[in-house]
Amino acid sequence: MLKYQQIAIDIEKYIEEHALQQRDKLPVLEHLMAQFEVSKSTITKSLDLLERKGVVYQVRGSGIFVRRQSRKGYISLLSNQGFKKDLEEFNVTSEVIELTVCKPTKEAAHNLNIELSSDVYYVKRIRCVNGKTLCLEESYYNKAFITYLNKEIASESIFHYIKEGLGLKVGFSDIYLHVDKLNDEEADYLGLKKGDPKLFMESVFHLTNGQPFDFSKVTYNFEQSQFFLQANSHLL
Amino acid sequence: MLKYQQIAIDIEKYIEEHALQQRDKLPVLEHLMAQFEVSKSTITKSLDLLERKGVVYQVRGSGIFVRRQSRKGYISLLSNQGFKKDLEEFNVTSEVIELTVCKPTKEAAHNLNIELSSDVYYVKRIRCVNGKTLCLEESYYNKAFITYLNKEIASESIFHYIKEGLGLKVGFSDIYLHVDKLNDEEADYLGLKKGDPKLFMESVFHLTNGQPFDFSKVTYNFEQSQFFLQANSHLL
DNA sequence: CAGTGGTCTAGACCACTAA
DNA sequence: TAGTGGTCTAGACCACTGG
Repeated sequence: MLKYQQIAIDIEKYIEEHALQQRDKLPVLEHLMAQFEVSKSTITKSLDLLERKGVVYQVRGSGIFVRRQSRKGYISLLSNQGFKKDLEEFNVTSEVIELTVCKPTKEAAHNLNIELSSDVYYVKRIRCVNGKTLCLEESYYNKAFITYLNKEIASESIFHYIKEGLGLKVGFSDIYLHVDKLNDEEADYLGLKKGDPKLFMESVFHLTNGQPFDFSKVTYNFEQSQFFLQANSHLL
Repeated sequence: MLKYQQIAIDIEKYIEEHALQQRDKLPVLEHLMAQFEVSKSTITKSLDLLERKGVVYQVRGSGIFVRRQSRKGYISLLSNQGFKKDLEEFNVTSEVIELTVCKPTKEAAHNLNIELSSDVYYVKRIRCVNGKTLCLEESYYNKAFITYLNKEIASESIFHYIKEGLGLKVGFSDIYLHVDKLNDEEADYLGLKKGDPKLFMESVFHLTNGQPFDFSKVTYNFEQSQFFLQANSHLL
């Protein structure tokens, strides 16, 4: 574990354990340097990381302050690892409807940057939270990277398997979303009515080396899903 | 302008002008250090910034590569400055329905961290793109910070006025969203039907010093709006 | 103007990738 | 194993906030 990551974890834990509230002040940089016995840049890197995570904000000439996001049960749009972590206090389950090795659609091939003749795993799942259907998910995994997959794995966390089981490193993702009306099939799977609202999300996940390995299309049940996001203009 | 910001702009411009594509390789760090005559940390800071913006990705032991987001007409969920910038190739206009000084609702007071007896500017607008209604927006601005506002300003970019006219510095924002059905009033404003889908977004914008100054509730026209987001796990 | 965070440097050393 | 990006340091100097 790198120093600046460990320090970030320690500081976040400190905030948590002392139940610090929005706008509470943290010790000054010099104090933190001494406390963790590291240079200024290392502490700064930890704090920048926490700032991006939405845990603190820094004000030049003033101090470092706590930023606490309040609402529970919201899915983070940035976590980039599926939503299992956001909803960990809830009971998330998956029902695998289909799992096959096949050729990608034109759309999937384009997003995965592969030939139409390549092999992909196609996975169709329904994901539930506390017994209620959260979303319908169709995913295409590049078989060159995701060399093996089965129903048992897919009924748990595929991302956990990719990272721990296959030892792959997940890097960045592109996410596109819009709102539309459910068609017959989607409504049926989600237990809603045709024409009801849906949030439709397309994601392309890449490994750290830039190779796309997963193209997913997810239809969310509007009654069960809510999302949050923390943005910070000066970090972009 | 800070060195690392200027360098980031220069590199992004270089990518743009040379029409570099996804996965194209940029010069190595040492080369960039020499070219811009700065230290390694400064170049690194520029590249980290571009990585967060989704412009490049860095692979240890391999190189720095271009990441180009493709789809046009999508609103960035991270830009945090209204969507004028994302849609700048389009004609964005605003129609002010209401603009008054009043007391905040309980909800607005809570989100703005002010008393119920404080004054706020309440602004209700319809925003259009190329003549089509994009969204209905209700905003509460803390009058202690946004000391003056009028219909003329509100029919242009309020954020531009806040930054340039009032000289305030916009920091971070919390964004919450979910999907629902339009009610009568919303449908009427957006030119849709009651029961049609909507994306509903609540945002709290803060100044760099952590003070919330704007609480907004926005209802998007599902036929006119689409969004994107670029996430990066190792940056959080 | 004292206190506090931000930028920048030069350089040592580490960790990963690809040939 | 050469090439390349990442971490970390110690310290100088800058820029902003708030009493």
